Amino acid sequence: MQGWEDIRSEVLARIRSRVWPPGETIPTEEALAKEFDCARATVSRALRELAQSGVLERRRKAGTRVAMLPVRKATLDIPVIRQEVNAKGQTYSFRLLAQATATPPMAVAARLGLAQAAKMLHLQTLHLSDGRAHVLEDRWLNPDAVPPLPDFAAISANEWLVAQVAFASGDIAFSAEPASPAEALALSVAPSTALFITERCTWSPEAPITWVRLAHAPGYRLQTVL
Amino acid sequence: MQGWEDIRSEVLARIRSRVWPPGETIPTEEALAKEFDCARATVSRALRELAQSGVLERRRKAGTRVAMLPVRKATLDIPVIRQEVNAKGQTYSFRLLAQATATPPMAVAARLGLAQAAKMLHLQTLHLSDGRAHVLEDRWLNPDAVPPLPDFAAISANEWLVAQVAFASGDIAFSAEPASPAEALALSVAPSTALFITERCTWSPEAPITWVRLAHAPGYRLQTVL
DNA sequence: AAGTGGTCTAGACCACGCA
DNA sequence: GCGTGGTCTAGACCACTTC
Repeated sequence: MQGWEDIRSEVLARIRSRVWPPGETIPTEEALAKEFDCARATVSRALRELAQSGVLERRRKAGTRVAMLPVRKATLDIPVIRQEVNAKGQTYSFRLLAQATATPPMAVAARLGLAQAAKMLHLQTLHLSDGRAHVLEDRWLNPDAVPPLPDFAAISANEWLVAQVAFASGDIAFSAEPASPAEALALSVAPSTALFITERCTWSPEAPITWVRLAHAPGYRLQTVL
Repeated sequence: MQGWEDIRSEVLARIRSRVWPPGETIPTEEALAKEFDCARATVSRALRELAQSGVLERRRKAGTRVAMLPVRKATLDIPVIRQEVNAKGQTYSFRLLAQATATPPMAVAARLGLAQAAKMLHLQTLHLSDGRAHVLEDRWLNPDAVPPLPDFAAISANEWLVAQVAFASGDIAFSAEPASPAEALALSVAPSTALFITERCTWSPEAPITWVRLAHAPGYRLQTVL
């Protein structure tokens, strides 16, 4: 017969063909279950997925409507850098450029919600792909929030943290910025070159863990399917 | 008692606290249902959501494992530009800079899978936020794939298409590029300024619809919560 | 072959939010 | 109040994949 994916497709087809135009209230789960001759839970599953991807808006009592101005939701995969390089069939390596304990810049401390005077571990790591500069990582790490630190010349902070502090919450932002003189030097590009920047904050339930800024070498593209 | 969200939290807590470390196989749905004293479907829902967010890997017969190198999945909202500006409490406006029928550049035709000789509609639109340049939109539109065209000086192509070709599939990519002379002029920035670029292709089931490149004014950040 | 997740069912109760 | 979606249940069968 049909599964919830078929029902999702059928509903989507009716939306695309304007049988159910934007803003319109579609039939209730019960009515659709009757039409498709299946259990309500099956319809529910299909409609839930469509709502999650922004196609439908659902409210109790009000019913289910086709979204007026659909906010497209794109899902991005954010892999560990080593994986990302390997996925392209290239060889990954990295170099620890600097490691020091210091007080972070005001902006970093503020973002993490730490007292500015707090000492943090500052790491700079260059990630290479087939021996060429790929990403420059600038990281501030709260040493109180994580287990005893390893030798960051042997395992990249990027990868170690993922394993240690798995699945913590946080936020992430993407932007474009001109390469600072230091970044230009590390990445072997001209100063002020347009760089793709990933900036990320991570908290454990108890304390801020880390702030990291990744400056990607020119040509980097973050891509996904809608 | 407890719902699937509580079970999700509990499982996540066990993962974070390393009761179930990365790579470990966790108990079966049936076993967990017994432990939590609920139906298997409830456990299933909780584990499905965790798998969807990359925390768990599930395979029939093999069972459910904690992901070794969790690929973080971030969900981005991609609103219509007018909405995006309004959400910041600013006033949206736009200016149609150019409109012409022409043959697209080879790169665009190739990406859309069209013969290079095909004529397409070329639109350049400047989107403004509180009267200041915000995004420069460069769009190629397949006129055969959409209903009769409106006056793009009255409604922006960005918004018209969302309503007309709702929920089509496509892909999207983000990058950083230096402003071309034309872009610099339109956005009132110095040439070679680092710009955040969004590039997007859209297809309907039958035909390619549109290719669009958005060049965002400096300071733009694409942000989300993990 | 057998174990595990994936899905479906028929029914029930609950929570929310319009009227 | 009462209609709608949100969830849970107990059971069943199926699909995949490893053993």
